[in-house]
Amino acid sequence: MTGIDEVARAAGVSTATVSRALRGLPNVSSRTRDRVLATAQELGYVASPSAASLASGRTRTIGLLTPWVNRWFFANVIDGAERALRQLGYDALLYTFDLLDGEPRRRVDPSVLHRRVDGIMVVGLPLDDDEVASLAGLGTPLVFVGSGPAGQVTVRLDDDATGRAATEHLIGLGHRVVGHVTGVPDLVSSWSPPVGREQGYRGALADARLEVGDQLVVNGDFDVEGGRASVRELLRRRPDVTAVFASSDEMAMGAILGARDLGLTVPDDLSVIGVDGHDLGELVGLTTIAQDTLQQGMDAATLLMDMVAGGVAPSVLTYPTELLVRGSTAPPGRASEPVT
Amino acid sequence: MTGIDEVARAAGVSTATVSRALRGLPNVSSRTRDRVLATAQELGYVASPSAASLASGRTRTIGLLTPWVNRWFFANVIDGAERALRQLGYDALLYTFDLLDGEPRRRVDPSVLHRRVDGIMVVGLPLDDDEVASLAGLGTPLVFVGSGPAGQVTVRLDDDATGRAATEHLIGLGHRVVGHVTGVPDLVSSWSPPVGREQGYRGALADARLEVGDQLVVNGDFDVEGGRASVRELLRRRPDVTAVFASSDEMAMGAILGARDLGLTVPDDLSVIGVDGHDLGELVGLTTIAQDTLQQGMDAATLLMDMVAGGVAPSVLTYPTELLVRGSTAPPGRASEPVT
DNA sequence: CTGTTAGCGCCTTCAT
DNA sequence: ATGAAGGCGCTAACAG
Repeated sequence: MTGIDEVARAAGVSTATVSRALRGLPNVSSRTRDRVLATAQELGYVASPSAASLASGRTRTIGLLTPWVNRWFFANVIDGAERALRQLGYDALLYTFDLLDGEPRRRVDPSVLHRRVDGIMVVGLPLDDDEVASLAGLGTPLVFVGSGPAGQVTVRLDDDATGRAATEHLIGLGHRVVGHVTGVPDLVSSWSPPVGREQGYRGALADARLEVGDQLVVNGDFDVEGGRASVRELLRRRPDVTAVFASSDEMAMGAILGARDLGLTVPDDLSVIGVDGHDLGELVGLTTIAQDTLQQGMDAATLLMDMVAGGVAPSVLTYPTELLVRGSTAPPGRASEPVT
Repeated sequence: MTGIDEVARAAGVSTATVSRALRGLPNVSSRTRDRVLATAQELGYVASPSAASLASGRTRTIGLLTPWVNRWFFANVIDGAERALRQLGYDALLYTFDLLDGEPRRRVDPSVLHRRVDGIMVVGLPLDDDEVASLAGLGTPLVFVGSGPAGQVTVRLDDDATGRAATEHLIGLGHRVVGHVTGVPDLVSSWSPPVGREQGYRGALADARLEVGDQLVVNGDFDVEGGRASVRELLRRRPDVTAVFASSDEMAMGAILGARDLGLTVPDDLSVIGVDGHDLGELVGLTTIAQDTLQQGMDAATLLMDMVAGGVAPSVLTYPTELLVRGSTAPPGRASEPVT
């Protein structure tokens, strides 16, 4: 393999000059630079990343920590992030931490990131205080997407407002008994999106002087099957529920399937609203609170690279959402008509 | 930062021994190993990946090349791959190559992988011969998922059989004019999955002595919107089409949306079948040819790591598929009844 | 603007 | 089973 010294010899300069020329640093005459670039090209020289990292202490790599890549929100944020990173020549290292209901997930071990990345992006992964502290202790710039602990740079929605908006939409339609399908109940972290959305849900109900209770809240594991099962459970507990607010579109679509399983019609028998703006939501006319996940990924990555370069990032970047009314929500129908 | 020499000093051994002990190599007495492990732990020592890579020439990192991470097939394969990799302590570096209709995609530049990864996994990315050659020229083990060029290790479906099965299902139901929604038309590569599936489609039609023609084939860009638009185009060209085979479930679901846009009912006016087994297919009762993408990702990663370790991989691993009949396909209905 | 010279932190022969 | 020592290939001061 051609090394920097061969290029140096061929171009008749020192390795230092080759290094400078190739990285576009100043203090190289343009004639020299051109010659170096040409010979490097000719020899097919490509610098060894390990050697460069070892010598410089920088890796031009960002660590992406996320529970899953095959869920809509996560896949889109990661896609956006990867694009922004690529644009500035950064690589993305992927680390998933399967979040399963019941058993505790694999904990984040900061040592694997140690000296391996210049920055860390945590996407939708609720971490406990120790994990956050250990990541922060790495001394590496850190950005959270989806939600993050207080004091950390975070790109997110206003989850409380999102939960409120969704719930108020249902209340406005006339619903009085509104159920909620939340995401994975994370016992260690108090700042995951579903937590904020549930707060908003409860707040909206309380403001409207409607019933709020644990009985009306079920876990949907943040996926389709979970949402499906949750509606069954919800209606078992409370057959008088006429509307459901799900914390993600995937769960909302699952809820629609679950309603169908029970022979219920959406929205006549049950209104369903989700959060995300999933591409397939229109398939079932899903009413939702839409967000721009791709943009969040790109912005978070850009922020992170700024921080790596020594910039100071705003601590919280809150994204707008938009209520997208389609056909899955409507005023309570015949099924809930008071028996006269 | 603690280096290997500090651990060596603290444990009273040489750095060579520390290195051996920490990596579980033989020729270290268990007493010494324990002591080294303990002191390393105590000092919070973690080896520098760049230094290790530079010295050893191995990175314990795999490059994942894919067009997108936010499409069902790709996200699932990547999720599976990442799990398998992590299990053996490998990291996954993500590289996306946005495949857009019309403009040529960014070409794969092997130099960015140079000395950066121990293995390369190409997921659903059709490459031209030069790209394949340059990747292979890296001397790094290479695995293709979804489809790959002849002579390369590939994990895939039998696309021809898949296209055939889907088309025969429609023919068996009595359809005589069957349209096809294919994926991105890649002009440079002859071996992408949609190509094989289209062949199977044409073969099945030919065998049944039914019309086969370019007029019946439209491109759906492999996404929901593309599928949606394609059905409009297809029916504009041929209003007598009664069934559509789409090369992916996302396009098939788009096709269902497109049919609805035109006021058509599925399956009464138009039967639709896809390929994948998408989680949300049930939402619209999508009939499909299902495949296990997660497993393909895991197996491909495992294969690749075997190859990195010097093993020899079987050249093609063909996965089974399963016809999943739901409600989106049915015998041709009233709309196509011959006018009497 | 360019060259010299130390490292960066670990792995890996080769001895012992 | 362990140690000594020479790289791995590049970057970054420091001179000049």
